[in-house]
Amino acid sequence: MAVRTRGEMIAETRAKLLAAGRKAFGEIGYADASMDDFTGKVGLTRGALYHHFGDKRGLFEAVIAQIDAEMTVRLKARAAKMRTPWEGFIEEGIGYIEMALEPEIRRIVLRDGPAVLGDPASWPTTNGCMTAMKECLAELAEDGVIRDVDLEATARMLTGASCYAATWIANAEDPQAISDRATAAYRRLVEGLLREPQ
Amino acid sequence: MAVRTRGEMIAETRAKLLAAGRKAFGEIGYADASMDDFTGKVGLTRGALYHHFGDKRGLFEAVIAQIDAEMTVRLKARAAKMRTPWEGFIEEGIGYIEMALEPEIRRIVLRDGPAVLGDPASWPTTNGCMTAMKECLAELAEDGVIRDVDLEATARMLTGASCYAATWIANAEDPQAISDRATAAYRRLVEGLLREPQ
DNA sequence: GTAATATCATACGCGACGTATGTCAATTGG
DNA sequence: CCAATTGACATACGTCGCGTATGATATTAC
Repeated sequence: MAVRTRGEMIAETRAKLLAAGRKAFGEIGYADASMDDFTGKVGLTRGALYHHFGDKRGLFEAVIAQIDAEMTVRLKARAAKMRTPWEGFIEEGIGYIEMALEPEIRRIVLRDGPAVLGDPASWPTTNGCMTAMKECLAELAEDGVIRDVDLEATARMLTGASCYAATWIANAEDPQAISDRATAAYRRLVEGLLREPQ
Repeated sequence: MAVRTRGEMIAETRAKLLAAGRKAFGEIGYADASMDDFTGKVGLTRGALYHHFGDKRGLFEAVIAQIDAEMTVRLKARAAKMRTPWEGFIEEGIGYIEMALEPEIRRIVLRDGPAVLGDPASWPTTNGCMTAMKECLAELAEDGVIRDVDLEATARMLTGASCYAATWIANAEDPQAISDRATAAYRRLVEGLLREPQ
């Protein structure tokens, strides 16, 4: 069996705590997640958690950073597959809406996140998804595809629109049908930004 | 001194609890508000709270309903002052953004509300503000002012956009400047819905 | 006038959090 | 090679907040 160095053991402990917290936060929510409970499930105690993350909120921040990074990667990958920057932009917004359908993302990032950490735009991770959208808009503005708009303001509002659309979908009886409506409406909404109305 | 009937006393107790809860929720947030604390400040105990509202969450719902009703009245009043339905619609959206600048509304309705009660659209109050926006859109659609869009989906997304814009403003160093940018960008965004681009 | 009910207050138990302290292994320095 | 120190956790304890069960008081009903 491999000799495990000290550094590896520590990294493993951190990873275990992160995974356990993420699971608990995603399944029963931040407020109801007991630290004694989910640390115990991976053979640890609150002592390890306080040592590595300071407190419950610190662990939550780390979980959010992890999820946010994953989301950014996925969005970029989706957008890169499209032919034009404009289509890539649309795809990113729709991708955001669809990802928000996943219970873990909805619960942790969209629901509890703002309540526990405050404004998403000022999270330690700087919310990769929102900055990605802003960069996308900047490129479109440079190429003259969209009208002259306030990039940051527009990116923030579109992110908000996506979130609310996602919440709507997630609470619907027929999520797929609502998802179709939401993405279509989103497309219509952002098409209003185009310089040349198609 | 007026003889206070029993019914009046009860109503007064309810109102006291509602006001105390609203104040505490608005100032320190739902999670950190101690029921023993804020009920004591109006000369009552948790016993009264459990009797009238069931539990902490029940009181929170009542507080949200109260604030939401106030917001709806204010928005309607603002919109009614404008000349055209379209201007009224714009005014409602901007009004929503501006109201979200008030700490109490941001904290209770926008931040803790979704975390505690879930999807705003399915709150007991049915979120007066969102339905107001939907009605506004319906009228504009009938008059042919805006393009053919999904009313509900659009209303939800615009509400989300307003919320995120408001959060942005509220966390800025110069809220007034950001407010100007946000409202301008909002105007640009919804102008994309117009049938005739101006 | 008495029974019943509504309106609250009080007492209690439970769970969760945060801190303070302890323990053990690993590293460092001579 | 051995002591001293540091880091990585576990354990114990105090505190606080919630929910429930119980009790007291006043009003209403009959």
